[in-house]
Amino acid sequence: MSLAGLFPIDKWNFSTQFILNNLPPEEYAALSANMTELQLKKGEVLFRQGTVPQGLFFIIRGKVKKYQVNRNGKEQIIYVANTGELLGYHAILSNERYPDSAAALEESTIGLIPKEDFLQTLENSGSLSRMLLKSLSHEFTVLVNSISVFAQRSVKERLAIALIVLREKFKDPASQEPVVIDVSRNDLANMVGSGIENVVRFLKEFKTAGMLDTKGRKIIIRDVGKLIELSGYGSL
Amino acid sequence: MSLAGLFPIDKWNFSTQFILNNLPPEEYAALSANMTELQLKKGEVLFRQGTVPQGLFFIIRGKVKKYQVNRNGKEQIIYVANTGELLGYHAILSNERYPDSAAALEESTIGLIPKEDFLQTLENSGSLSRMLLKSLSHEFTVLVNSISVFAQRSVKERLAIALIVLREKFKDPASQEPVVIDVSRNDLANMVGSGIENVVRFLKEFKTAGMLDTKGRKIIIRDVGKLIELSGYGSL
DNA sequence: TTGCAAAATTGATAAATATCAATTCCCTGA
DNA sequence: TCAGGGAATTGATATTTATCAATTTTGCAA
Repeated sequence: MSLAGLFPIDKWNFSTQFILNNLPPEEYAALSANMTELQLKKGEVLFRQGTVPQGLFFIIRGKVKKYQVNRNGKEQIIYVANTGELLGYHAILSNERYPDSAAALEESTIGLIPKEDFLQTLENSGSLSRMLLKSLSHEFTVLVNSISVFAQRSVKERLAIALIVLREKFKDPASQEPVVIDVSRNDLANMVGSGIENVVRFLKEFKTAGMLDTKGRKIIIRDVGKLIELSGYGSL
Repeated sequence: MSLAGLFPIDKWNFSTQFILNNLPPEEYAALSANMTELQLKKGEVLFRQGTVPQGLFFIIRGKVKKYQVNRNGKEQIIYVANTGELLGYHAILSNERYPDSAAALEESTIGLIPKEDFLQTLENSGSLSRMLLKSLSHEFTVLVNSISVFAQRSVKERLAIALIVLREKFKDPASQEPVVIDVSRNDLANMVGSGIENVVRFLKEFKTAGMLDTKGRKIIIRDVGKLIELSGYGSL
C-alpha cells in the first residue's frame, strides 16, 4: 500500500540519499577518494554527542538511529537514517560538537569520508553546497513537524506515526509481503517518547484492532490505513 | 545575570542575525537592492504555512513567532525570532511550501527581499551559502534539542525553559532592570505545548517561590537561577 | 537442546496533564 | 472615565501517562 495522498511521509524523512547520487562525477570522485569502509554491529555507536566530528558518514547499507541522551540517561531517538543517507555533516558545517549520537539499529556498512575532503569538495563545488542547503532546509520541515507532534499529540498517536514511518524504512521493495518492523520495544519507546509499558499496551490495542501482528519483538503491519486514521493524519 | 555556564542558551537560538552583517558589502548590496519595508502590527501574519514563498524576510525590528497550526486549530510555537534574524529561507531553499507560519508578537518592521534576488545572490556568493549552511546546521541542533525537551520533559520544566529563553529575547541591553516578558498566556502555552490553565498554575507556583512577578499579563523575571534549577539544566 | 539473562508483557497505582465551568481582571475604544 | 469583552485566573474533575512490581516469553550461547 502506498502512502501517497494518505500520509505525508516526506515530512518524516530527510533527503540526503539524493546527494551522493546526483553529484557530478568529478565531485563525487573527490569526495569519495579517501572513503574508508566500516562495519557496525547492531547497537554499535558511530559517534557520540558532545564529541568533535572527524568526518562525514555515508550509510552504504543498514539503519542508524540518531538520538540524544539526557542527564538522566533517557534516550530520545530523533531520526532513523536508512541506506543511502548521509550522517554527521551538521556538526562539521556548524563547527560545533555533535548535537546527537548515532548508533546502528542493525548490522550496517558505513563509508567514512574525512572531514577535510568534505570541506574541500564543498569549497570547490556548487552542486554539493546547493544540495546540502536543500537537504538541510527540508530537514527543518521534518524537525518542525516532529516538534508539533511531540508537543501536541498523544502517545497513541505518536506510536501510530512511528509505526507508519518505520514501515516505510523497513519496506523491502522487492517483496509484496506485509512489512516486518524489527526494533526493540525500548527503541520504539524512545522514538515515541514514552515508556516501554505504554508502548506495549498500545501495541496490544493495535493488535486487537487488527492493525498489526507481533511475533516476538517483530511487528508485522497488517493495515496501515487504520494506523493512519489513528495517527491523526486520517483523511488528510 | 548572564547565563554563560549556567544554561545552554545558544542551543535555543538560531544564528541568522550574523548573516547579513557579515556579508561582503557587494553581496549585501545585491541582496538588499530591492528590499522593501513592511510594518506589522501585533498579531499580523507575515506568511502562512502551506503557501508558496515569495521572498526572504529580515526582521529590522521586532519579534516574530514561527508556529504550526494543526488540524484541530491548535497552535504550536516553534521559535521566536528577534530583531536581526532572517525568516522564510527554508522554503525557498528546499523548494517547498512554508512548513510553518510567522506572525508578529509585537509591532515589527520587516525587510522583504524578493526571492529572485536571494537566489541570485546565492548563486554568485560563496559567503552567503557558507553562512546559510552554518546557520541551518546550527538550527538542526536547536530543533533536535527542542524535540528531546518536548518528548521527555514535564510541562513545568518546559515552562521554566520557555521563560529563560524569552527573558533573553526580551532583554534590553541598555537596562539593568529585571527583564519584563510581554507575551499572552496563550502564546506562552503554545510555546510550552500545554494548556493556558496549566501554564497559569505553574506561573503562580513560580511566583510564590519568588522566581518572578506578574503585572497583568507581563512577567518580570526576578531569579533566573531558580528557573534554571527547575528547568532541568541546573548545575549543567 | 537447554538454561539463563534480557526483553517483553501484564497489573496496579500514582502522578501529571487536560478539560470544563465559573469568576475575576484588565485593556481599549467610545 | 467607564463599560464591554477578551484575557487571565481559579476550582473541580476526567483523562492520560508514568512508575513500580511481578511474571512470562524470547533469543542465545554453551
